[in-house]
Amino acid sequence: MATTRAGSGRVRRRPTRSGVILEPEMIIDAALRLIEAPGGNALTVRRLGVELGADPSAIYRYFRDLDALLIAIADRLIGETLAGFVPGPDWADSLRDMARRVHDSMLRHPRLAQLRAIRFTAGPNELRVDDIGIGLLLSAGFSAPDAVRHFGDFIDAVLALAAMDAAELAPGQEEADKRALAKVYATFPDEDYPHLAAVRPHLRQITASPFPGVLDKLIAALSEAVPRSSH
Amino acid sequence: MATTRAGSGRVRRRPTRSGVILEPEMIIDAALRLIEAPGGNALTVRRLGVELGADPSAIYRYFRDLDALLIAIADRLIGETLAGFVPGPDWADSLRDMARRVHDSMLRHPRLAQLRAIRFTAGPNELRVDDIGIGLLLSAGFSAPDAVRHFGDFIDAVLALAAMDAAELAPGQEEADKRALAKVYATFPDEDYPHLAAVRPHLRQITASPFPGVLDKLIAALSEAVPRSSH
DNA sequence: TACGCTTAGGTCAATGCGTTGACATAAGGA
DNA sequence: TCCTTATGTCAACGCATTGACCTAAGCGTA
Repeated sequence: MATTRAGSGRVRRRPTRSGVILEPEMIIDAALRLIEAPGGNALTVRRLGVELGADPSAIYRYFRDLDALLIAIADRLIGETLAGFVPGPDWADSLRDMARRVHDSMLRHPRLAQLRAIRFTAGPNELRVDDIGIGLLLSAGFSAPDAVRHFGDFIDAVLALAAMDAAELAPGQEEADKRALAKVYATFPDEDYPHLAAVRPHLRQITASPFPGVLDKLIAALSEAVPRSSH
Repeated sequence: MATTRAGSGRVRRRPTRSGVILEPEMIIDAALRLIEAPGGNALTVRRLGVELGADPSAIYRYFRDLDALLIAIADRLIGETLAGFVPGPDWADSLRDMARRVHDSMLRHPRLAQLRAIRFTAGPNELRVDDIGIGLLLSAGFSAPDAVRHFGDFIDAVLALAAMDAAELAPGQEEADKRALAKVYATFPDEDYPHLAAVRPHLRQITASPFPGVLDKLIAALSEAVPRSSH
């Protein structure tokens, strides 16, 4: 794995002060246990050390830094996301379905979402997503280069918006922000913002997630862009 | 300002150990100086304390935390972004132009980009952007609720993708990631990923920014969604 | 079996980080 | 003059990360 420091022939294991023999999989398991513990976001390197019965710094023998560990966890979760997904006969519906699964899985683990949007995990499951998506666009009638380009745009937008939605869930400050926003939208002076004033009663809906609307727009644009000869 | 801890009637100023009288604007100035210093991302609360000639914790009398300070800085930069922008006769072109300005300004300050995508700054310039954008969609012929909804989708997608692009600039690990990606795309087994194999020669272009492509798709979708009676 | 070498990997101590609670003190109103 | 309190300062917390150290695991050789 690219996320471990040493090569694949790891042999020279030494027991921890408390007698445990560390393994990368053990660390991921323990980290997931902490992440999913009640009270949320209980994962810190130091706590992970306690959970494993090892010095916190031992973790750095297996993962370059905390990000690398989180990416390894994300890689495992991508697989779970894809389990049970079978593309249907309609490419647009299937693409939409896959996007929703990715979005939902990221919202289940907000802390990982940020990383997954930004860093390439280089895991086999990441490739599976790309393979399915590009296959769908090819079946729609796009040429090879267009399928690659359009799917790249599509999946990046999905990941970026999912990360955005996930970030809103994280620290608990969401409510304060939403109230501040509602207040500003209720009190701005009409003369400074004439267009906003014209739509004032509709502004409260702006707090809704942009994900469904953007997904619709992207798929609509892709449907329009399908080469005529394939209709 | 919502970002300061005390009310607007701040009066009881006390000189710092080194004789300086702190002001919110001073702190923002000093922070920008550090952010834009060579070597990048030199902003830390402790260094800011040194720069100001004050104890680092004094900053927390003016901003709830580092995020709040960064948001205040972002608010100032939004204004600079908008300076010189005048909507043209074509709503779609104007929207595209505004989106590009926002995107570019975020890339100039990657550290701020993340926050700006996620947190509402509640500043007057944020409202200016919304006012202009919704005005453009109204002029295109959208109803009030549709203009609000569509613009919300649009601006959130722009911010999310800009944050994504900005994140790629930040830590310097971009190159390693890109090479890892290129390698994976060059070496995956054909039989496991048949669709990817079919487009293999085109995969290298997937490292390009998704922003222009998504922007095109969003504007295309909006153009299609304009009510017929307005054509 | 025994010896010695290399080195993976566990541990320790220290760095700088954001943040907070306790404390001190001066500004300014009464 | 006194009292309230805004705000600067200090010490401390837990955080991620790193470099130095140490020790035993596993190898080659005899």
